[in-house]
Amino acid sequence: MSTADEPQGMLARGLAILVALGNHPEGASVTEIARDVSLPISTVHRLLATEASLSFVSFDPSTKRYRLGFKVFELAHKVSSVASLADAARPTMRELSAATGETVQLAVLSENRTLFLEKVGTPQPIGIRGSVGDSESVHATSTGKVLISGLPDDELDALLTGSAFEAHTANTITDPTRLREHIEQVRAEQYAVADEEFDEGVRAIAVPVRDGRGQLRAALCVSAPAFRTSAETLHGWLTELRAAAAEIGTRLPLSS
Amino acid sequence: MSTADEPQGMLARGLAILVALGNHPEGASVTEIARDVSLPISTVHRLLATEASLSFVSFDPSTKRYRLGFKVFELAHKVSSVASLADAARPTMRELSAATGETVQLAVLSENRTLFLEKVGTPQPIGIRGSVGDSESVHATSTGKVLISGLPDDELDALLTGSAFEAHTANTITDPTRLREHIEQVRAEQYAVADEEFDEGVRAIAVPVRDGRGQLRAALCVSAPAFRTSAETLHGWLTELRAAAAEIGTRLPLSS
DNA sequence: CCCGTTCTTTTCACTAGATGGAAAGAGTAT
DNA sequence: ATACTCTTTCCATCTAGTGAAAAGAACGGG
Repeated sequence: MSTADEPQGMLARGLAILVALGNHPEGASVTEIARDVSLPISTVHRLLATEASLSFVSFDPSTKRYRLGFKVFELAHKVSSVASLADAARPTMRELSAATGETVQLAVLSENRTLFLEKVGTPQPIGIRGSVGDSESVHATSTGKVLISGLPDDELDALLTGSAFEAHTANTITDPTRLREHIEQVRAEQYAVADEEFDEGVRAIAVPVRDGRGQLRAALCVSAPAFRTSAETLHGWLTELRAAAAEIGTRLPLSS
Repeated sequence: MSTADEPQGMLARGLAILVALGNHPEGASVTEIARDVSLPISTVHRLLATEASLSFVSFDPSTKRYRLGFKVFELAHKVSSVASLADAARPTMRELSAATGETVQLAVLSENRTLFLEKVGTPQPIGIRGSVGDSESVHATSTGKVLISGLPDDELDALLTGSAFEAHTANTITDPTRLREHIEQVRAEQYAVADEEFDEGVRAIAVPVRDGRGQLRAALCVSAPAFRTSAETLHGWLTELRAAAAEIGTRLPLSS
């Protein structure tokens, strides 16, 4: 929201429409989307027609509403960086979830947010919200803190300086200076805890996943309702969590 | 590949580039993509830059290669038609897979192909290839046959007339007339079998998944290596398969 | 049944901005 | 050092995208 060098062409507009459609699970009309993306209706109409003809959006003639199309879904499973990570992690995540009885998630950094690539839920009646494909802010989540702790100093500084840190709960760390100290601690200890900092009533602990080269590739976390999860419980999972992360790491293809 | 009314604008070209990138899991250079989409390099370069700035593609400066970006992944999980189906189906599919010991898949029709939305694998050492997001031809797969059997007659005719049916194995039905008869049978019996018609050594059986209104929403199949799966075994799963499909159907939100 | 309202879809003259050949820059191999 | 290949930038040309406005479609209240 700071660098104002957004492209403006038809492609950028078309992609913006796709993103806007992402926020309308029930579909949206031309007019609604035009509002969302601040463009003339006729322009949006034409762009949607193009996208529909390529199956990037689907159009329901009876309701005159547009939704994201199958092509997007199809392409997503070819995002190789995600696929290889999630594939490598899935079995281990299942084991870890079984061992802890709680939700295990895998996340990477995307546009300064922690993006969840994979989730293994708990059979318990009360679980953790959020699903694969969601992203949450870095400063209030265990995975987010682990992920930014792996950034080079200049990028971390830029992030800490450039953003405002919204308070999601009373526990959220919003002061850049305190956050900086916190991240240094994460760097030193190689794990991060979020103690009801994003969602009231949820605690989580995360560790880095590193490939054979030691490169930080993702963060792995266990999240659980606070009422059944003390700080001790959380730290008790650390060994298993680290073992799981290591196992995933060894299975990772070394890219580039 | 018959109607030649493909759009040509910058948006269509940009989307074509995304699709092309989907076929390059290891990433591709500007030049390679330009070749793939038959466009001038400078044009492709500019479009890629736009897409990169919006995270639809990622660019590795060291290798100068482009890949599909996180945004595509993020959006995909908001393709509501897919998400609701897959969510509704997942638990039942797990049970069915456990009961049969084989791979269970859920598919819908997309651009005259059978697109797999969800897959629950087998713990057995020899499994079924193909993954979520892949699509296969309709005439040689059990799910494909079920899905096109639900088309209105005119659309089915158009499909049968308009396409050439490639022989994937010796068993593939390639003659439109025979395929038509076959589909009539599927309509009558409400299930379809693929007997090593797509992959040598793989047999599968599929049934329709219908929502509360009786609308065909997907196809559910069990696939297994032929060496451990006789025709009888396959048909033996039919009852469980139908029960599973019915269960999924009741759980489906009635869209539109 | 008609008219007002609100949405979608199409049209078209204008010109913003996309185009793509060419040249410069950056690597890499010979 | 030279040649080759690929990436990146440039810019004069003119295509093709733009968006206000009009036409069409659908709905509902009086």
